[in-house]
This record gives sequence, C-alpha cells and structure tokens, in this order.
Amino acid sequence: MTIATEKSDTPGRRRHRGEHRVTIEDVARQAGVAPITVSRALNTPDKVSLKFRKRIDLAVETLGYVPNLIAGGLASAGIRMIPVIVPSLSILTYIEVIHGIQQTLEASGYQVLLGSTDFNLERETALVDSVLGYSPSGVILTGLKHSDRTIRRLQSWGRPVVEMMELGEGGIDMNVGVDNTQVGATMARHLLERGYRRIAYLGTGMTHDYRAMQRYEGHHQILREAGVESERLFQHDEPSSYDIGRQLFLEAREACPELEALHFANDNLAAGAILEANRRGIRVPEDIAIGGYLGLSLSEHLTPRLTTVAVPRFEMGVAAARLLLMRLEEQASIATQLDIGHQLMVREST
Amino acid sequence: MTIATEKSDTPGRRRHRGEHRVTIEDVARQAGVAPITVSRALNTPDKVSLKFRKRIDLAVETLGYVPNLIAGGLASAGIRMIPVIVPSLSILTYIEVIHGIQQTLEASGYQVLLGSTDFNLERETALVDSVLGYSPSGVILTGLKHSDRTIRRLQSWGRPVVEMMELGEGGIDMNVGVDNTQVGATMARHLLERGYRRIAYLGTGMTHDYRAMQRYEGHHQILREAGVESERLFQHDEPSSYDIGRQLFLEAREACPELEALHFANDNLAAGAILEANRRGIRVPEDIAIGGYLGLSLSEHLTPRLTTVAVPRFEMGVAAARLLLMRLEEQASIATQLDIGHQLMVREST
DNA sequence: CTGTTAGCGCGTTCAC
DNA sequence: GTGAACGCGCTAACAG
Repeated sequence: MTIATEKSDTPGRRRHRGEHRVTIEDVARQAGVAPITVSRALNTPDKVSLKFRKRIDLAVETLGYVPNLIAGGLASAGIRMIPVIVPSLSILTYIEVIHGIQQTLEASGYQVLLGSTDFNLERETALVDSVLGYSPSGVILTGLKHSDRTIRRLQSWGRPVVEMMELGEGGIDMNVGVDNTQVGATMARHLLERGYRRIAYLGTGMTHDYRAMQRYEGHHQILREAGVESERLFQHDEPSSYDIGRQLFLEAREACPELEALHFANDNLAAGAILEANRRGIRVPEDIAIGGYLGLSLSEHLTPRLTTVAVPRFEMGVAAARLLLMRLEEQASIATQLDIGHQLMVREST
Repeated sequence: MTIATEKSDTPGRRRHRGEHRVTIEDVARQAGVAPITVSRALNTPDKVSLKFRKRIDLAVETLGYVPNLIAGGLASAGIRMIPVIVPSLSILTYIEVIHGIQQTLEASGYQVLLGSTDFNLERETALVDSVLGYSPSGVILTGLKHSDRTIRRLQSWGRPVVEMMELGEGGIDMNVGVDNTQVGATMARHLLERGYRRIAYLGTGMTHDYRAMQRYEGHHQILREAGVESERLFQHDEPSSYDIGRQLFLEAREACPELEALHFANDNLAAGAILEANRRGIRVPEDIAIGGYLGLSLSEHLTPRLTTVAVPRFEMGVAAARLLLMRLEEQASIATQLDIGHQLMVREST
C-alpha cells in the first residue's frame, strides 16, 4: 500500500504518486468561499465582488495555486491551445511562419503545440487525429492537400481551421498563403524580360513537396508560352542547402554550358550557387544570371545581391493566427481566404 | 435551447455546443465489453485477449473513435506532452535545438508545446506556471538562471526537468549544454596562437543574454592572461543578423584601424562581415582576420571559409530529449549532466 | 484477463 | 453576486 501521507489529504481520496497539487478547493477553503467562486474570480473577475476577489487572490498567492488546465479543459470542453502542423522543422520557411503564429497566439494566451509530418500524409492524418484529442481551440495546418479522413474530421469538427502556405479553392475552412504557380511564373517572366532565353530551373524535394512542384509548373508554363525551351530541370531529392545549391549550379553548367540564367527554387540554393561562383570567379550575371525565391536576408548581402521573389513568411504566420483568433473571439471573420502576396525584388544577380 | 439531437445521446446528459464526440463508452457498447477494456486494448494491448482486441479495433475503426486525451490526462494525472521553453524563436540556434527535441520526442509519442520568453524571467515564470497546469510529462527549459519561484516549483514537482544550452552546478534536475566561457576562450586562444594581438570582440544582445556575456568573458580572460589589450568590445542591442555584423565590422574598422582580428559572437555576424569585406575588396585574413561561433553551414561556403567554434545544436536537442525519455521510461538516468562539447573549426578566415 | 467502482479537478447549470 | 450538484471522458485501484 503506497497511500500518500499528505497531511491535508481527505481520507479515502485517491492520490497519484504522492503528488499533492493545490486545488481550487484548497484555495476556496482558505478564502472561506465556494470553489466555484474561486473559479469565477480567476476566469471572470467582474462577476465576483471586490471583497471576495481580494481574499481569493491572497489565498491563491499564499498557497501557490496553479489551475489544472486539464481539468478545466475537460469541464469546459476545450483548452487554449492551437496545434500547428508543418511538414518540416528543418526548412526555414516553416520556422518563420511558426514564429509569427507563436508570437501572435501567445500574446492572446494560447499555447502552440508543434507537429511535423515530413511531407507524409499518413503522418499528418495520425497527427491530426491525435491532437484533436486535446480538444484544442483550433488547428493550423500546412497546405490544402490532406487525407479524406483528415478533411472529413476537421470539417465536421466545428472549430476554426486554417490551412496555410498555399492558396486555393475547396479548403476546409480558412486559408492564407501564396499562389505558388504565380510565384514561379513571376520569376520566369522577369528572366525573359531581361532577355535571357536559355533558362533552367533547379530545385529540391519536388517529388514530395507539391508546392515546390507548383512553382516549377508556373515557371515552365511561362517559358512555353514564350516559345523557348522550357524543360530544362535539375533536381535533387535531399533538402535544400547551400551545398546542394552549389552542386546543382555545377551540374547545370556542365550539362548545359550554354545556359544564360538559372531559376533556383529558393534562396538557399541560389546563395550556394552565388557563393560558389564567387569562389570560382564566375561572374554573375554576366556569365550566368541567378534568381531565387523567398527573400532571405542573406540574399541582400551577397555579391551580387540576389534577385528573388520575396514572400512575407513571418507575416503569413501572424495572419494565420489572426484569422483564427478573430473566429475564436467571435468577431466576424471577414476574409476566409487571404492572399499574403509575393514581391519580385530585382537586384543585381539578373 | 440548443440541445444536441444526436440519436444515441443519453437523455439528460449534458452536451457541449451540440458536438457529439464518439466516446470510449460508445466503442465499448459496440464491441460488447466494458469501457475499461477498450482503454486497455488501446493503451496496453498485451493485457487484453486477442479476441476482444479484434472486436474493439473494429469498433474503433467503424465508429471513428479518437481518444479524448484531456480526459485521459485528468484520470491518469498527466499527458504525453513536453513544454519546451526557449528565449526566442527568431534565433536559429534555438530553432535547431527545438528541431532535435521535437523529432526525438515525437518519435516516442510525446508532443512538444512551445513557449518563448524573450529573455524575460518574469515571462518564463508565468509560462512555467501555466504549462505545469497541463500536467506534462516533463519540462525542458533554457539556461540555468530562473526565478526562485520557478526553481522551487520545478524542484518539488517530481517530474523530469532538463535545463539546456548551458552547463553548471546547482541545476534543478538534468542539464545538457556547453561551457560558454570555454567557447569564448577557445576562439581567443586560437587567435592568439595565430599571432594576432590587436583583437576585438563584437556581439549583440549581451545586456539580456547572459550566455553571450559568458562567451565574451571567456574571450576577455584569455586575452588578459596573455597580456594583450582585452577590452576591445563592440556591441549592438538588436538581434544578430548579417546586417548588424556588417555594421559592427565597419564600426570596428573605423574606430580602431589597427585591429588585426575580429572575434564575432556568432557566425551570422561574422558572415555579414565577410560578405561586406568581399564587397569592399578587404582581404580576409590578410587585412583582418575573422572568427565566429556556431558552425552554421553558411560559414563553410563563404570565401574565405569561416573559422568558427562549432556546437552541435540539433544533437543538443536530441540529447535533452533523450535524457528526459530515459527518466520517463524508468531506465536509470546515467548522466544528470551532459557536456555536448564544442569544436574549433580552423578554416581560412583566420 | 475482465469488470466494478470511484473519482481526477474543474466549469456548467440552475437555484437562490 | 454566490453556491450545490453534477458530470466532462477516462483510467487507477481493487476484486473476481
């Protein structure tokens, strides 16, 4: 028998592992009120008289009471928590979006629960199933493609859901993001306008990251419409990095020495290429032009400064969180779909 | 009156907002067993006969049952969740550590709850108070300095706590990190060995980030012991960035043209400096040597490649999570303190 | 291996 | 403005 020996333990009460947490009942006793009054003093202070409020605050302080959020959650069918589900935590883009979300939600008293799927829809399904078990206030997930099960569950769930990063029809609920096809098209158009005709696209992870694929498709379509060779594509499957950018750069130059411009799937790759060009004395854009995507701060500090299509990633996170909060706070949610936009930053590398 | 009209609703039962979640009771009824058997089939399958397990699995599947983790948490006094509390989500270091933690914990079925303090101890205290309300399985926090309240609460809490990033005595429970003073000293020693004597330290956020200050102190002490001018310090209060690195570089050169080597507080700053040097045709290390800290992958791709003190950040996260898991799974926790180490990477910039 | 009973700590509901 | 009773959905403890 390992019954807890806490002095104030009500006899017969089950205690877990000898832990004695201060409960709302302890506070109530100390303050000479009913537990529910303590609850109200904490959650809706204006519904409690100043006299009691003071006594309760004092009791809370002396006892060091911390509300059991789990119990509160069970009773009120929900907790102030928002799961955020992203494909990867090693990709800076998602990190910056998470940062925006986290900062916004935490300021409103919500906690962020992190989940990552590795671009695997089954893992996403399992994750969503699991986190819904917490009865969170809402959910933020990445992209518009999900398993049928996830879509069904979330649609019938009745709480706010934001799908982010990508824009499109038929979303579950709310949607913030960019039009990836347009992003790819924008850079392709710019390259054509600059007079380049022999253009290649170089990227990573396009077999599992369909948003990366969409950007390539935007690029591809613009080139085709312009009547130039549009299928020059170099890709690796590893995650993007400076080193893969370097390799892609070298491979493309070797396979296709006549190339005039390189459209990289992101600034990391493009930076790797420029850094390698610097090292080898290859002139950019005279020998070969380079364009990127994202608008990483690094891109402004390279020589030459990188031309890129910038997307406000932190702000996208803030926007996703705001949409959710608007719903939660019952203000009318004006937009159910929000294009966060993208901007071509013409600099020196093209 | 908005009473739920679900057919199988027990009369008189209170329902929240018309939501009808499938409960363990529904599954039990469908499978013709007691609820506890369903619970066991899900949590400890080997304690349930195959016959029942099959029937239960089927019922779970057809009903689409998803366990209410909140209710389970209340009943069993804890949930599989680990709050991770860091100072900032805009600093890459913490992100990489979080990544390691998240990957490790998620693989063992734990969820990561994210909290950030902005280097503010009061916010940390409030956050810890708040997340303990979830009865999480353990907690990971940053650094060894906390409010008395936080330390007391966590010490008497009885569940595993890991303090990370920093190494030292008097921790709450377990501790993984690096010796920041040694990190600073290592680079300073290297610079001296290379023959540099006029050396400056350039950093950011040292007023609020005491770990940054510790690295400077390590640097300072080595220079003093060597009998060279040790108080050359340039600092900004904004967060580190390539641009601040660039500015610091320019300021130091202007204020002190005789400088031979610059010890930057991190690779971001150092990279900003090298990039600016590239642009201006300043030769590194011939005109001025540059050293960094962190071991960012970018540092290997710069020209010249950056000499830096590398710290395995991702691995530190993995290690923190592992320590926690070992405790949770009742394996003897061998080390209660773990030095994750640091490594001087001598490259071209010094 | 399976079931019964009794809460976990709180907030909702309804009465005062 | 305050309180009593009840139950949120699940699992620990104990018995069979």
